[in-house]
Amino acid sequence: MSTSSAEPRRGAGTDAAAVRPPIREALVAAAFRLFVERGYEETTVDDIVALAGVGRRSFFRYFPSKEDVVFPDHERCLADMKAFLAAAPEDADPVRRVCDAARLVLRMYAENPEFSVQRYHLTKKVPGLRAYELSVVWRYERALAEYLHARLGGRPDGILHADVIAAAVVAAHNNALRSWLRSRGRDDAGAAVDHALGYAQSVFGDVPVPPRGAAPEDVVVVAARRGTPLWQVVREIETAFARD
Amino acid sequence: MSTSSAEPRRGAGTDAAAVRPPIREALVAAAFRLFVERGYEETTVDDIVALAGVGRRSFFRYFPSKEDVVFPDHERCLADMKAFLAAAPEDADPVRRVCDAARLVLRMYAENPEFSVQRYHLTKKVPGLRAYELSVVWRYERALAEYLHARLGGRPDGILHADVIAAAVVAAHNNALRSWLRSRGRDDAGAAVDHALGYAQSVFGDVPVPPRGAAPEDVVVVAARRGTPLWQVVREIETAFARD
DNA sequence: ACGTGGGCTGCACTCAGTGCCACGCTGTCG
DNA sequence: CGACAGCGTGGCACTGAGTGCAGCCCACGT
Repeated sequence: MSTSSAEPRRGAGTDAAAVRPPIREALVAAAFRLFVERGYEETTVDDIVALAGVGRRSFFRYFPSKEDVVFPDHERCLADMKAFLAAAPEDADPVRRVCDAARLVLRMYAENPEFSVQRYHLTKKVPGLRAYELSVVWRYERALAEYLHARLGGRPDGILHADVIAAAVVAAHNNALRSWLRSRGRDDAGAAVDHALGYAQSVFGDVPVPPRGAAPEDVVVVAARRGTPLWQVVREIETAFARD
Repeated sequence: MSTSSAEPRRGAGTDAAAVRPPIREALVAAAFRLFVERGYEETTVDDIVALAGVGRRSFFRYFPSKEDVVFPDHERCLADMKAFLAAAPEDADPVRRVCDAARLVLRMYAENPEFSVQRYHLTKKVPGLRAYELSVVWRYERALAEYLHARLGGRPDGILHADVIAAAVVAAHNNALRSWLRSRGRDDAGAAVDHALGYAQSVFGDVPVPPRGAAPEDVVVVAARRGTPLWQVVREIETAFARD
């Protein structure tokens, strides 16, 4: 078939070294049009390549599976995250660092709000895509956990703490991300994720004291009746320790 | 083929109401033998049904996909967990409750140590199985989170906290479970998971004070220099509040 | 003008998963 | 005792994802 001419066979890039082949973008665009129009499982790879005007074999050259076309930029983002963590200064607060690393993911989503929202609704409906997304999220979480292993490995239960912190940070991030996606990209994504990660950081992180002006010798005293729920006590501590 | 007679066609259960069809167990056993011998991807469903001596169509009647045969009892365990959470008394500490719910999963693994260890090595090698396992774990986590939603939904950021706590509990549990699996089932699984969940509980949970004998009017005082890492302060609090 | 190499295509094949129907067994009712 | 209904099973054919292979076209270098 390949009815229309459609994209005259990748023209002459001549000198242009740049430009990743537009064929990849064409596949993503065609796939998404069909997925939202008639559903993921109702769309075959043949449908996609027909609309994109390329051969079936080329699809699998660019995407190892049909699912991968739905998450075209996660590989790059994961690499960015690993690089960001590897570039962390030695004395950085590890929990803050992994929170900042998580923000990279949010930024990727925020770069294409419409695209992200469409994909969100797709993954919500299709179990196979949900599973794929989970494995992607898992790789992010592993990257954070491995970084924390290296920093906390010395402490007793360092690995356990690293795993738990990574999971909590990812959960907090995803909570904010999901609520932003549910708002169809209208809410302030940055504020929501800051709030959520702030919670995770307050639970696990070394509080960033002393603040600039305070004397580090100041002493904070907390008194609590036995029987007070721990979270309530902890909240008091956090307030007392928080920068003014 | 169906060479040998092999299991005389589900005999006469006559009055026996019990006994789930042995055909299911035969499929699981055959599948695992082949998976361990020659690998998951190198084993076809036809190989499995040939070894089990049943028709190919029956495989998919018992397991919706080839991956499901690797996790034959997770559905039941998930149902158990939901029932356990639904049966929680109103005044139970929610964090302790979800920790106890997580222990149900460990118990399931511990029921068949050799089987669990074999499966662990399988899922470690095969990406497809890893993705499947992640989606299973995700459903456990959702069950915990939904329970916590109902209990913490009232508090500010209740949903966020619920998501983070559920993720942390699951991560702590999985950390202990993995280390037990790596020990090939030799370590004390219960102790490891108690320790890991104790950490999660200490971070998020209401400490179970007052203990039986102590007067609830007792007062605990904590003093810390500004600049002390929060986790260190929290550890002191935990120690002070812990039952004697 | 000719050879070469890389990317694209088409083809054929394997295998997972599904719908359909026929068979045999069991228990039941006339 | 024989007909019948229900159900679990097996066999068959089909769709669609994913892969290996061989040919082809086009750009480029010589």
